Amino acid sequence: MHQGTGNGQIPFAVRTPMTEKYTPRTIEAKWQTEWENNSVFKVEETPDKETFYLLVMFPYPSGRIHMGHVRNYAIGDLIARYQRMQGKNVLHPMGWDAFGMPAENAAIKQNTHPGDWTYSNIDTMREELKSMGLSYDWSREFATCDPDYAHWEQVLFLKLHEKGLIYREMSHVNWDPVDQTVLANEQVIDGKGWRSGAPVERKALSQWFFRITDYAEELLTDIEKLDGWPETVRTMQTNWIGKSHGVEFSFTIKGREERLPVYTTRADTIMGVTFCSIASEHPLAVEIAETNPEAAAFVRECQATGTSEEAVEKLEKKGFDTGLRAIHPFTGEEVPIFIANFVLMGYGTGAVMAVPAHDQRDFEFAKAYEIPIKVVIQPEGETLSGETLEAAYTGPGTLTNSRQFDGIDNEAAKRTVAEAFEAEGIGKATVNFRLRDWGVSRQRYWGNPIPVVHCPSCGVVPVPESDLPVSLPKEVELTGSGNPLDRHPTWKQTTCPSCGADAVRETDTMDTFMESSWYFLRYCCADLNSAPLDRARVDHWMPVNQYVGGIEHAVLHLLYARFFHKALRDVGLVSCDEPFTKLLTQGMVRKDTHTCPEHGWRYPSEVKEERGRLFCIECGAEISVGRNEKMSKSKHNVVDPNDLIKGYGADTARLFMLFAAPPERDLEWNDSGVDGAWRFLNRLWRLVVDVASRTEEIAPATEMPKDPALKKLRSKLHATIAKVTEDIERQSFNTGIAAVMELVNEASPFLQNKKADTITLSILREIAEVAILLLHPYSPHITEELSRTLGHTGYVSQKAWPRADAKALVKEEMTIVVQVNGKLRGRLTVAADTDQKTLETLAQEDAKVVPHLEGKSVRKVIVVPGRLINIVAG
RNA sequence: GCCGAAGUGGUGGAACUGGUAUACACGACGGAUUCAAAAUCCGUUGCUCUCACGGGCAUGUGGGUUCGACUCCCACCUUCGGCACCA
Repeated sequence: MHQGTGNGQIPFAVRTPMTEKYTPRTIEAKWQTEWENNSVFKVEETPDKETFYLLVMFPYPSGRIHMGHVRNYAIGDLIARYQRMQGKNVLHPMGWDAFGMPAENAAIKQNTHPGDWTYSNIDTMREELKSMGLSYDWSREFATCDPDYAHWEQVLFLKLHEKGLIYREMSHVNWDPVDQTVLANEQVIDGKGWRSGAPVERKALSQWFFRITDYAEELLTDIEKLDGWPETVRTMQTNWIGKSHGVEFSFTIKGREERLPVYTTRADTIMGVTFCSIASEHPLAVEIAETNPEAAAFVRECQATGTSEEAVEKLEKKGFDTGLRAIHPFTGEEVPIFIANFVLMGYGTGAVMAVPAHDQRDFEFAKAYEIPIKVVIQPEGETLSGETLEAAYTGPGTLTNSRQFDGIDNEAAKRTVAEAFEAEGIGKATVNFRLRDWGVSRQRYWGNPIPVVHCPSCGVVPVPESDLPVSLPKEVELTGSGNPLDRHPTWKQTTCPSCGADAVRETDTMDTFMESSWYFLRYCCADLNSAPLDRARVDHWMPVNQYVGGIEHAVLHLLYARFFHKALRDVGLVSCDEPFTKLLTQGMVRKDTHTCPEHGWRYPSEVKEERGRLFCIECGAEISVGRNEKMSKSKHNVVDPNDLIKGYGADTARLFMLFAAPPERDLEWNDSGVDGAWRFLNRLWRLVVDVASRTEEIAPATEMPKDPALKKLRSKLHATIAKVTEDIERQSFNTGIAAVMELVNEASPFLQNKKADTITLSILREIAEVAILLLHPYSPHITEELSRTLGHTGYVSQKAWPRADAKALVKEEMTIVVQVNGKLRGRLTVAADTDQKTLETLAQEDAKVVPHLEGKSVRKVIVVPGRLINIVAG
C-alpha cells in the first residue's frame, strides 16, 4: 500500500464489496453514525455503578486539529473504552478552551470578529474529532466563550472575591510604547514588540491577583498525595512553589531613617557579606533615580527588558553603586548598596545580602565591580582565600572569620545565626515561597470580563449577581493597538450598582487559565442553568480518575487548576481536595523540517523524493533536511490528520499513534510506520473474515487441547490477554499492540492449513474473538465491524474485557540460561518443577558450558529461579 | 541562567523488580505468486573475525558498585520541554 499521506491521494475510490476488503471509509462512517444515533457513549449519574472520569485536556480552537490532538485523544479514548469494557460508568467529555489571543490576532489580520472566527473553528474541529471515532458524551460539550460558561465563571470570580481571595495591586507588564499595548511574552521577540518592532519596556499597571500563595503550603504538602502523577511533574511543581527556610532581617542604612529588609537562605554566611543588591523596581532604587540621573539611566536600562524570568536571568550581570552604605548588623562594617539587574522584585523583599565567596552570582558581580571577597566557610582539609578563589564555594564546611560563630558547622550555623538575629531583635527565621500570586488581568478583548465597576465615590464595586453576566460588546475595533475594551466608545460607561452615580466598568478580562481551572467541574453538570455547579453531581464524578494531556502544562495549568479547586472547596462548591487523581503527560509529535534554498520551509507535500534525495517540487532545488522538531505550522513540518484519516482511516491513524512510541515520550512522525499499522489491520481483517467463513458451525475453544503445538498456541492466546491487560493498566500501550501482533503472527501458519481440524479451528475462532476485544480500545471501528462478521450483535464498545484462563497460563517447561562469569554460554530446557541442585548439576555438565570451565575451579553458583544460573569460576 | 526530562541496530522502539540486550514494527536484501505491476506470503538482517564450529565487541562519553548493569552511583556531552500575558 503506497498512499502518501501528504500528497492528497484518496485511495479508496474503487473497491470491491465490504466483506472482501477492508474499507475504513465506509466502516468508520457507519459506526460513528450508529454510536451517535444510539447514544452509546452518553452517560448519566447512575448510583449503583462504579464511575470512571476520564478527562483529556480540551483544545484551543485554533482552526484544525493537529497530530498532538490526535495523540492526546487517541490515548484518552483508549483508556475510556478500556474502562468501559471493565464495567465502569465512564464520563468522557469534550469542550473548547475558546478565549484567547489567537482569535484576536486573526481578527486583526483577517478583519473578522473573534467570536465568529472561534465558533467557525469549533464547527470544523468538532467534525474532525468526530471523524476519529472518539467515545465522547457530546451532550456535555460547551465552549468557554459561551455566554453561559462566562456567566458562571463571573459568579465564581465574585464568590472568591467576597472570600478575600482576590485583590488588586500594581504589577509590571511588557509594554509596547508604539502600539500602546501590553505584550505577551511570546509577542516579545529579541526584546522588541512583534508588530511594531519597538524595544519593549516594563510598565507598572494596576492588576487583579488571586491569592494562590495563601494555598502554597497546602499545594505543596498535597503533592505527596498525588502518587498517580508522574514524579517529574511533582518535582516541577515542588520546585515551582519553591518553599525555602531562611531569615529575614534589616540592614540599617548609613545616614537614613529607613531600613533595608532582606531575605536570605544562607544566614550562615552573614559574616561574608561585602555588599547588598536591590531590584531596579525597589522603592529605594526608584527614590534614588528621582534625583540621580545616572541611577535613573541604569534603572531605565534594567526596565528595558521583558518581564520573563528567562530574559532577566540571561542578562549580563550589571549593577549601579547607589552610594548608600548598609551597616552590617553584627560587625558594624559599611558595605555598598548596588542596584542590580538580576535581582527580582517579586521574590522575597527585592533586596539581597551579597556574599561573593559563597554565591556564584555574587561572586561574578564582585569580580566585575572589584568588591572584596571574604571567605567565611572552610571545607574540611582545605583553606580557601578570597584572593585566590576562582568560583564561589557553595559546599559544606566550618565557619571562619565569623567572630562568635567561628567553628560551627555551616548547616547548624543557619539556626544559630537566626537565633542571634532574633535575640538582637533585628530579624527572624521565616519561610518563603518562590510562588507568586496569580495575576489574572489581561488587557485584551477576547476574554471573560472581570465583573466589577469602578465608582469615583464607592471605589471597586462588584456587579450584582442579578446583573451578570457582563458581556463583551459585539461591535469592536481590533487594531492591535491599545486595550480594545478601554478604547470602546460606550461599553465601559455605566452606573455604580451601589450609589447610582456615573461609573466605569473594569476593562481587564480574565486570564484564560481561569476557564481551564474549572471546566472539568462544569462537565459534570453542563446543562445546569441556575448555578455554576451542582455539588451532588460534581461529587458523583469527581475527582477525575485519569487526566491526559501535554507535558507543557506540567506547572501552570495544573497548579492553577489545583489551586482553584481548593478555593472552590473552601467556598463550599466541591468536596474533594485534589481534582486529578492520576495524570498522564504525553510527549510531543515531532517531524524533520525541510528547507529549500529558494522557498524556505517546505510542507511534506511540497517535496519529492528521487533516489533517496529530496527536491523542491517548485524549483527542483535540493532540500536540506533539518532537525526533528515539534510539529508546527511555522516550520511547515506538519502532517494534516485529515489527510491521514481520509487516506487510511481513523483506526490506522490511532493505532499508529499508540504503537509508535510510549505515550509519555516524544513521537517521531514516520509515514512508513503508518503503512505498517495499515497492513496490520488488513491482516487482522483477513484473519477474522477467513476464520468466520470456516467456523460457522464451530464454537470458540474453552479448554486446553492435547496437541503440543495447539497447546502452545492457546497458551499464547491467554498470555496475550494477560499481557495486554497489564500493559494497558501500566500505560504501556505500544507493547500491548506488539503482543497482539505476536499472537496474529503465531496464528498465521495454522490459518494457512486449509485442512485444519475442528479443534484447531475452535482455537482460531477463540483467537479471532479475543483479538477483536483486545484491539477495540485502539481501533474501535474495524473491531465493531469484525464482530458483526463473526455473527455477533450489539456493540463491542459495551462488551466485557476478556479474562485470561488461568489453566492456559501454567507453564510445564522453562528455559534456563547458563552463564559463566556473567557471559552467556548455554541454555537448558527443563521441567518447570526442577529443583535447584539438579539445575546446578545440569548446568555444569552442559556440553556448551564444560569448555569454559576447563582449568578453572567453580567458586560460586548463583541461581535465579526460572531465569538463569551464573557459574563464577577462576 | 534556573528547573525538569531523554539518549539502545540503518529507523521508531522492547527489556516491567539488577538476571537471555535488540520483542514488535519500519526500512533494506533475497525468494514465491503475477503477462506485468500493486497487494499478499516466506526467508535474511546489530557490528566484527571465521569456509565453518565458534569467538570478540556493542545500550551518548568516561569512571565506579556488583557474580551479573540499558537498569544503581559520580562526572561530562548532546537534544528536548517549562520559566508566571502562547495555550
